[in-house]
Amino acid sequence: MGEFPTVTDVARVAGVSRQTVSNVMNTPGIVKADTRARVEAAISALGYRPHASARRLRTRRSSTIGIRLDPMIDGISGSVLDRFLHALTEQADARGLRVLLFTATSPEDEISQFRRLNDGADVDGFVLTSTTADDPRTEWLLEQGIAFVTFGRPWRSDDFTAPRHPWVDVDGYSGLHAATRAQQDAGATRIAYIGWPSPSGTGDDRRRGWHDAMLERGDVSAEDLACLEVVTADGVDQGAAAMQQLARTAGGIDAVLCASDALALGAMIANPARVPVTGYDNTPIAAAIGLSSVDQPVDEVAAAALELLAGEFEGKSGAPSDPAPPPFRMVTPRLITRQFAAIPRDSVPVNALVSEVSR
Amino acid sequence: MGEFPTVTDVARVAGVSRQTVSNVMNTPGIVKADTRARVEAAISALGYRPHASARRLRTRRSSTIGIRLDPMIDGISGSVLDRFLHALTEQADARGLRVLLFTATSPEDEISQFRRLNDGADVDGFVLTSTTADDPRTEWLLEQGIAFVTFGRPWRSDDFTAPRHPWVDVDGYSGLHAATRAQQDAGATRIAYIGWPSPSGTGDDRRRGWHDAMLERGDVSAEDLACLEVVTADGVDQGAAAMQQLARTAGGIDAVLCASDALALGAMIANPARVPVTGYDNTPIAAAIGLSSVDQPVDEVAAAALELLAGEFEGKSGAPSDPAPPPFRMVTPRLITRQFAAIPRDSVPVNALVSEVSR
DNA sequence: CGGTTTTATTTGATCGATCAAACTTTTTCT
DNA sequence: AGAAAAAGTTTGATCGATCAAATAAAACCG
Repeated sequence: MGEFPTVTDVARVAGVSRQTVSNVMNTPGIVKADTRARVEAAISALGYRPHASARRLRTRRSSTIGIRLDPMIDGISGSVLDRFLHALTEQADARGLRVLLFTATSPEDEISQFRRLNDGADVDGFVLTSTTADDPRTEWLLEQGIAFVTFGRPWRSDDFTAPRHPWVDVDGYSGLHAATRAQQDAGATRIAYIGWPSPSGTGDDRRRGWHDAMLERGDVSAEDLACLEVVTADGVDQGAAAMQQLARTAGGIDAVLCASDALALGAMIANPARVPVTGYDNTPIAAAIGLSSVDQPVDEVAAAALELLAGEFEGKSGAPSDPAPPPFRMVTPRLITRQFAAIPRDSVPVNALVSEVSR
Repeated sequence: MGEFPTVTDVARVAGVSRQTVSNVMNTPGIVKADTRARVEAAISALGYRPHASARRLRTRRSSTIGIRLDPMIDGISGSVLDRFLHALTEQADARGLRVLLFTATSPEDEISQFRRLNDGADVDGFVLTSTTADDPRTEWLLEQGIAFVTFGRPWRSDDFTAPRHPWVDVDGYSGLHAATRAQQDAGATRIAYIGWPSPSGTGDDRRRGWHDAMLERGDVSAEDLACLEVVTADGVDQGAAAMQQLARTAGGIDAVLCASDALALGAMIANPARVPVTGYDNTPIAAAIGLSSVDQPVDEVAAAALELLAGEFEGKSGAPSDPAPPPFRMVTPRLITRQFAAIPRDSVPVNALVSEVSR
């Protein structure tokens, strides 16, 4: 009575066999209409729910994807991954997939988690974040033939056109290109960039966006351009220090673009001249302070990741000959322009302080 | 060859029976030492991993807990739940548990997700966040006898001493009491409070902490105390508006305490007098701006939640007579004191801007 | 040493669903 | 109408592990 009904119970009530009940749930098309109606009535009458583990045991499918929850980087930029996780969970839900979390302390540890979750049939595939060049994790997953997608392109040039695994990424190049154009269109010519030391896949990509946009316009010479760039580690303090360095060495500056919101926040703090500052990631802090920022559309990324992952599932279960190369998807970010709303010298009407200009 | 080994394979290699292999994994104590060694050798030789779904089917245990990922509230305060999720996943991992995410658009939707995950044997129990008084979710879970813990106490007085379900919460009262004391010890007497409209379980709790600390010290009369309080919805803009209201109506103020970091950030923006502001939740934004804040120790909360949930598993599987009331745990928050580091009028050495004074 | 208890190991059944193949009924076509 | 094809339904086997009960081996004891 208190126990859960099974297919057999439903079959008995509906006056059919187990398999017909199974067919109603999985391949309704091959069941005669009135039989199906009878079975469906029995299902809802009994409140029947299929036992997920039993199904997984038989089908060797879990309808679950695994994702590592990173150990909280700095809390500011880290929120992008949190937003991505939110989006991924929602999109997964819409596709009937579930998201299983795990943690790991190192790439090796993560690989052993991959093995555990895969061998235990806990997950069908993985979503990887924060990939690096020659990532040991992607190598291992490829060897094992385990389905996965990365949020982050493979950072080796030869992988770009014919990647060895599916990936989704945000086009940081065009994000910064657009941000630069926006400032130029507003009349700025001397636009500085605060970025990360090379080699950094994402960092170099963003820097090139700024760099090319500057060269294309030709407002400043190539030598001047070098003076407008500061390289530093990520962080609020570093951003402030970089801004001070720019003030000393670069002379007049019309605008500053940063590789992250953390840097941008720092730059804004050390910014008595109120030069417009643009960050990257559109974190809550940027919205709160009124900082322009390049927004990564995590919903699109999540949707694309799941789509590619679903394609992987097909491929793995299908014929061994798989001539089509893994697909990839480049997502274009959006520039969120806000009024520069630093904390004012004097009290000012609040509505004017924090306002989003375009979206 | 390419297939996964099963217990039967291990048994064959080790020259024992299936069940002995199972015993080595689940109840190693009852297997003779040398037999166990032989089995363990075979396990690692074959790289055997138990099939999680098969085990779950038989044992009716999933070693997985479900938690709803809320649809991203405002991005500032929401990060507390993200931090909690991080902590929960790590602690769960240490206990051999996994965390399964799901989303829901309403309490009813969430209940149907509960049913789906529970009936499908996907999870053993749930962790609930953002509970309210007479929460329909807790009622339903209690009815069904499904194991769960809430992060958030039951907000009804009669539930407090003998709660109907286990819970963990952070003692917002003492958090604000301590924050008030800290300002008083620094010489402040007129300390304002910006909070949320009543009834709000967490909000009222925090407010009382400030209120009592003020009355205990007796620096201001009860009438004056009312003038020092502003009630508003959560948000940066609202915080700024509240601060301006205080400036108009409350006269001189020595310090401001807020029910959230979002309010505190707003208060700081509309704060030309540089009155010390204290927030709640110790979000990244507070750390970045240099805002004092009450920190919720999410690690402790997560550990306690899992401990109580484990106790629930015991209870459910054991005898039907369960006279002990569900346990609960109140966690004390920490006050993080920072130098007030608003964006300065003029450029100032950066290191002096963002510094954490105590921890 | 024989009998009893304790300890160690094995066998058969089972969890709940789906697959593969057999079987029955209906439809199609000459 | 009768044979062949298609559609609908049922039966037996299976996924991989654990439980319950049966058996075998070892330890205890007067």
